[in-house]
Amino acid sequence: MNTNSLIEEVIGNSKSGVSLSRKERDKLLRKADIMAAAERVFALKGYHDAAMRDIAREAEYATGTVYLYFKDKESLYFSLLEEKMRNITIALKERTIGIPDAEEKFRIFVRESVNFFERNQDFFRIIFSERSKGQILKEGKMVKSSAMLQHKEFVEGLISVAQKQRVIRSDISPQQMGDIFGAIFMTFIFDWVKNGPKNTQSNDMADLIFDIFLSGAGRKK
Amino acid sequence: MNTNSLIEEVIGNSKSGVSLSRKERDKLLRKADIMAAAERVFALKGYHDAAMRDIAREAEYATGTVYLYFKDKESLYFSLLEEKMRNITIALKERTIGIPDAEEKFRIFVRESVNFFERNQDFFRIIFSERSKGQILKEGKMVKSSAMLQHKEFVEGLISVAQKQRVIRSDISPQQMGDIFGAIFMTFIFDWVKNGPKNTQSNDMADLIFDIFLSGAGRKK
Amino acid sequence: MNTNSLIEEVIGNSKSGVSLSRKERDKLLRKADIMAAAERVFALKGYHDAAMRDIAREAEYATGTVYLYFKDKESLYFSLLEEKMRNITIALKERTIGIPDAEEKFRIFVRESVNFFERNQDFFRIIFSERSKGQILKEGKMVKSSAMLQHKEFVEGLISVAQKQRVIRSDISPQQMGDIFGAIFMTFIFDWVKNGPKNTQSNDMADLIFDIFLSGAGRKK
Amino acid sequence: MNTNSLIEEVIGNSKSGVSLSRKERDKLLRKADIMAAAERVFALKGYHDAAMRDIAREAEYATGTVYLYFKDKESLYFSLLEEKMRNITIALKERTIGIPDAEEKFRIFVRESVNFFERNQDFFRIIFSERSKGQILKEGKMVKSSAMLQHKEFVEGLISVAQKQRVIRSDISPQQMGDIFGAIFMTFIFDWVKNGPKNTQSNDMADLIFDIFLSGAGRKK
DNA sequence: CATGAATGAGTGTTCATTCAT
DNA sequence: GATGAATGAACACTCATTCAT
Repeated sequence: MNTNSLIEEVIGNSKSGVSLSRKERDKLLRKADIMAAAERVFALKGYHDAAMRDIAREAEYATGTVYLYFKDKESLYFSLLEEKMRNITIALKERTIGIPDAEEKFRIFVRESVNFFERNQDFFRIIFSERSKGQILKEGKMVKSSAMLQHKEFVEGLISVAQKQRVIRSDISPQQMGDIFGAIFMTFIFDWVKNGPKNTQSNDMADLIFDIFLSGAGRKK
Repeated sequence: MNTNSLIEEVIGNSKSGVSLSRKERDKLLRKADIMAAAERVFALKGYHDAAMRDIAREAEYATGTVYLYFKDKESLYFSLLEEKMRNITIALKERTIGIPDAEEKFRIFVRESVNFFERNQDFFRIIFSERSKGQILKEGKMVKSSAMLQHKEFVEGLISVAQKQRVIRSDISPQQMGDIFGAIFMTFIFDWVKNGPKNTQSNDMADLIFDIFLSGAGRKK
Repeated sequence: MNTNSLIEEVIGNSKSGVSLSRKERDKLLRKADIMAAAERVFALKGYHDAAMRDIAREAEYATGTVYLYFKDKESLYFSLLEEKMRNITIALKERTIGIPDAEEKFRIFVRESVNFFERNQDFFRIIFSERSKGQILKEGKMVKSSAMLQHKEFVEGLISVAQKQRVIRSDISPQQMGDIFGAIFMTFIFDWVKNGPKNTQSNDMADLIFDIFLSGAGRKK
Repeated sequence: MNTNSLIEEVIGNSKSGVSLSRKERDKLLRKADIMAAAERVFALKGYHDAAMRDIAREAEYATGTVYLYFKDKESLYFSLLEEKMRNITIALKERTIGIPDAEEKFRIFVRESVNFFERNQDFFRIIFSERSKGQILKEGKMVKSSAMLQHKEFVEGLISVAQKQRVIRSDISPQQMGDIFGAIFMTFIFDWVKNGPKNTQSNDMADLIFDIFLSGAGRKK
């Protein structure tokens, strides 16, 4: 299940049995519109050079309208990151739940991650172009993104289990291991975003990332 | 040899036998002053929040003076990156030249890289805080940094040789291998910049980076 | 009789024998609601900082609804002043009618004025906080308030009679005399609004105002 | 001595023996230019409707230039009031110093006040059109104008002495007496600003204000 | 050459007003 | 009639860049 969670709420979530009034539904849809526009504009120009006016225009709304849905620019940006990260984490959890073998679980995790990124290039352009590393923006207002943190925790959990199962070396903390994996992963994604997909399948790329992460660049003897 | 290459030019480069007029020397010195100031200010505030006035003041010049040496803000920023990358590459080449064994050569390369970063934290704060990835800034003006390219080529050369000597696997291009190494390397540096040095020696950190890169995160069997 | 004259109209004015349709009655009631809300909000924030949305919300209507009853913000503000001034003048006339002695009449007038202000602090907070001096707002649209004028005329009438009865000096026009009285009066009211009531009765304050106006600040010999 | 104190500083103050550098002189002159322009624009439009652009244009500067001399709109406005009030108070003190008889002193004070206002109509239009009563603007930043306070103290001092010399009645505090005088005074000034000067001399008007204040509106018996 | 005052385009944000529902 | 989402003009303020001195 990978659909945008806002949209999902809008369509009506059968699990919760809750259905929103037309008004609330419209409001969420409009919010989603604006976030989608913001995603494109931020991806193209970066946070600083993206003017609220640009975003509004891209969303085909007037400037002021954006402020009906987001307190300010920062909050729009932040919501965007939150929303996307939440979706990623939820999707990844769903796909990896119930797999007992740590190595297999991790392999699936990598595949699904690649999968997700395949469909969210703009978002990753944003991630690449800003300083954001789970925390963003002006000193004072800097807030840890809870979705970012949850994603981090999820990955570190996977690694931790893999360490216990002796799949991953234990001389490095799960946190740092997570960062290393993220860095390798991003390298491939970045290459892919820039140069277009190689002629490999996305699963092949995932498996390569997995292999590099686990076995390193050294020649196997 | 780690001295600033601008300064070096100023003092007079015995190899080239060229010596500069006083005027030219002064000009280069002033340029270096400004770049040093810019490095500090960019590191502290990031590209967008660093005002040209701040930089000028930090350099103890008037605002306009900066524009005598750099066309605009972007060009100052770019020159800074260039300059630093040039220094890194030169230093690394000097330290690794003449080592025949690819593995040993690469190990030294990693150690010296860590070394360099230890002494140039400000520069890496800049690298981390901006979108820069060997290419920077506004669409139209985006220029490949030649120093960045040279550094890239140097690293890829090292890798290429290592691949030929069967130290590094060959199923991935030197380019991508270089990126992967860079990503792992940066992960450690980033951690170090943010959380301060661990109680390990910088050579130990270098060796760990080297090990992770070559052998991966997987538990050695 | 101090009731709001709008309400009065609504309830039906027995004198005129006219009774309004339900619709008209409702309309006037709603208008009165909004004006009451506006009075509170303007008093609290001042003209410029009071947003139409604030007023609408205070009145428990939607923003747009306010515009069904008032052309624009200015007109709402203006109507408010008009309405209040009309009430004041009507009340004062009722209280002073039929008193032949000019001095006595004026004394009652002052007492009733103080009385009125005691019950309409919000209104006077508005008067004090804005430029309004019987004329308000943007150049082009500046309109003489007819209620303001009527109040003025009423006061000037009182003064004129007092001048004829040789209670008030005649070397100054009733108009300017009225302004002087108003200024002294407002000084006391302003003090009262800002610092809270002194421990004097409102009639005592009225008598002091009256005394100062008539006899001046000079020590009586 | 009634010249603008900024200008005065610029010309060089013989008393202090201090002379400013050309730069400092220019800076003060420009500041004075902007304040003069602001005075005109504020007088015409009031604080809220006067845009910084308008003021800049009136001063024949670019928008940003104004911000070189004043931190923000509020500060420009405030400086203006301060400056003017300081000048008034200084001038009045100079003119009334050394007069022992309280009544005579007060009479001179009134005359000089009228005099000053004759030459500063714009300033008084500002005073009339804004809420300012010695304190201005947004809650948080509201600052007591020290010049306003000094003027107040000066007037209250005059009154206090007059009370001791039994020229002014003592049943009302000097503070409130000062307000009453101010109100009467302003009434005449306001009339004069609006309707133009009567055919009386300004000294005659001053004497009338003085008389009304001391003897009241009542007919002398 | 060096200066730093001046510029003015550009930004985020607000809010009176409109109008489709 | 009532609504409140949408509008977009307008504002205060910043800052890279220029240029007269």
